[in-house]
Parts: sequence; structure tokens; C-alpha cells
Amino acid sequence: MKLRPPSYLVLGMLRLGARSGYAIKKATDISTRIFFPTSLAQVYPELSRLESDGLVTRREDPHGGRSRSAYDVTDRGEEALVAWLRSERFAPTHTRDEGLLRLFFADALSDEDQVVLLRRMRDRARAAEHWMRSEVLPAAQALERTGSRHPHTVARFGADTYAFVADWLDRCASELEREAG
Amino acid sequence: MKLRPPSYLVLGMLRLGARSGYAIKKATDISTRIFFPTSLAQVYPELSRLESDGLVTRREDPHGGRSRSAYDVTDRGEEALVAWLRSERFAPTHTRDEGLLRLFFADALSDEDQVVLLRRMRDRARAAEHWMRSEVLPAAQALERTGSRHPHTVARFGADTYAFVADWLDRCASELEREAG
DNA sequence: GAAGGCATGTAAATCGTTACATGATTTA
DNA sequence: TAAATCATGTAACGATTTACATGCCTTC
Repeated sequence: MKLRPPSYLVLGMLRLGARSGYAIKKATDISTRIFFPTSLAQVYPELSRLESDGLVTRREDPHGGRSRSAYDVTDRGEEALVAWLRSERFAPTHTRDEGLLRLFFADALSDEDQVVLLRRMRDRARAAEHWMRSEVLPAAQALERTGSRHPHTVARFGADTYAFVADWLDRCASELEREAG
Repeated sequence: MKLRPPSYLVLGMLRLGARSGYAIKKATDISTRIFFPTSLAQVYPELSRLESDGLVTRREDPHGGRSRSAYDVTDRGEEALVAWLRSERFAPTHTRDEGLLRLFFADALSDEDQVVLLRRMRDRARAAEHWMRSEVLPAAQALERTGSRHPHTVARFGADTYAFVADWLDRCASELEREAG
């Protein structure tokens, strides 16, 4: 019965109001996706484990002729979530960024291609920022009206960070372009 | 003979002057580690593959009674690296951040504990910034004197981004503390 | 002379994604 | 009525890390 971060993702999403495994996955797609993605093939087995550990309860919740399971967090589940949130140690951020890896080795490119690469990375960061402001933030604000403010905190953090990154890369590209003439 | 980002990491590090598998791993530990970590168990098999594909050559380079293999990038290896650097499409950034996941669910905590969590995340970002400025940046500047400027670009990017993140989390923690009274 | 770093590799375990398989309901 | 979405799960695959195994060299 060892819980890992994906277990808490499921537990936390149930606590925020998602009822089915499918709903949990949908919720992550417009919220935790950029810093903690998951898949249905991870959510369903995780729900089974949490149920057999007594951290959630399952009940039948069919919708028309379509079967569905609804889950609720138990008191022990709530305790486990809070204990995790309060614990001192947490895993270091794990990132794999192919764009930055390219930039790292970009000296093998011509000056023009270096600028192209930087602008491509900038565009990607800008697109991510826009997506967060237009899709993720509104969904988080809706959650805020039900008493959960921090999904909104995280959405603002993400949007602001992507904006910072896009600006940084834009400046870097312009400087490089000016230097190269 | 399908190359993935870790292949280019190895190829690129060889190009920047690392000679052995061990040296490649050491180099990543003070450079790409935060955005593209790797392990010896990944580097050695990758070198073998690159060799059998003719993208690098191996030669014996013993140091005293201790055997060592030195690798060099071939013309085909150089071409493959540049083609990758120039290609339009690259994998989206992949991140798993347990700290942000906690913040996302932090509404389950008391106001005080929410501030504690934010300050913990801030401290971690600040520590990462300091590590980059004191360890990574100097190493990158040394590389710059050999003609490779972009390891330094990436190091500045990393340090500046961590500084932005630390400041953002600090402000957020202070606001929350003030609100809670 | 002990500890730590240099050096190479393999095996096992872990973790996560994609593909497969199925079927009902809603919307365009 | 066709496409998209809701809904659940398993199997296969792929990628990466940790542990194992070995041994020499340098520094304290």
C-alpha cells in the first residue's frame, strides 16, 4: 500500500469533484496536464488500488444504458492526501525538454538557424501561455467558486512562467539576430 | 537505426569535447541535468548503437592500467546531429512536478500549511538558481572560450527562470500570509 | 590504507504510454 | 446517420532508473 504521486493525483481530483475515472482524466487534461500528465491506463488501475486500500469507495452510477462507477474519498483517503501535502520531502522536478537540448547544442547551426530555433521555442511557449489563459484559467476560476482557489494559483503560475519564458527567448533571438547582422 | 533525443545528447556531448561514456555522464550532471537527465546505463548502450550505426568511432584510450574507450563523431554523425537541430518538429516538453501537484491540491491544507508549502517550493527554486549560478554557469563559460556559446545561453535561461519562479512563489506566499492575517 | 573518483557494463525493476477491445449516448 | 464523446478496462511496448558486478587510480 505505497502511494505515489499519481495516486494523490487521482485522490485529489476526486476531492475536487470528479466522479468517474474518465472524468478524472478529462480534468487533468485542462489542469495538471503541463506539469503532471496522466492517462486512462494509469487512472483505472490506480482507482482499483485506492479502493482495495480503503482510501476511496466505489458505487455503481449508470447513465442510461451506459455503466459508470462513481468514487468517493473516504476519511482515510482524505488523511492520506493531507499527510502527503504536509510531508517535508518531495521528489525533485523531473523534466525532459527537447527544445532546450537543441539550444544547448545549437552552436553546430548557422546563425540564421540558431535564430529560427529560438523563435520556434518562443512560439511554442507563447502558444502554451495562450492556451493556459484561454482554456485552463477559466476552468480554474470556475473551481474557485466552489471553494478551491489553488487550481487557479497554479494556472496563473503556469501562464506567467510561460510568458516569462517566451519573452526571454524572444529577447535572446533578437540579440542574436542583431549580433549576426 | 532510429535516433531519439538521448542519442543526440550523447552525440552532442562528444562534439562538445567529452571523450568517454563516463565523461559524457559527468558533463550532463553539470549542464543538461535539469532539463534532460541521463544515466550511465543509458549512455553506454547508446554509444554502442551509435558506433554500429557509424555515427561515432571508438578507439582504445587506456589511462594507466585502467581501460577506457574514446569516441569521435563521424561526418555522418555530425550530419545527423545538425539535421535533428534543424528539424521543425520536436517532442513537447515533458514535466512531472510533485511540488506543483501539491500546490494544485493545497486547498485541503490550513492557511499556515499552504504558506509553508509555497515557501518550501520557493526555497527549492532558489537553491536551484544558486546551484546554476555557482556551478553550471562557470562550467558553461569555460565551454564558451572553446567556441560553444549556447551551453551558456541555456545556463542563463535556467538560472533566470528559476529566479523568476522563486520570486513568483515568494510573492504568492506573502500575499496568502497577509490575507490569512 | 581507506575513501572517493574513474571507468565499463548488464540485469532487473519501475514507470508510463500507446494500442487494442468494446459498447452506449449525444451532437452535428 | 456519422462523428464525437462518454465510459471502462487490459496487453504490449518502450523508456528510464536502480541495483548489481568489477576493478584501477588518486587523494587524504
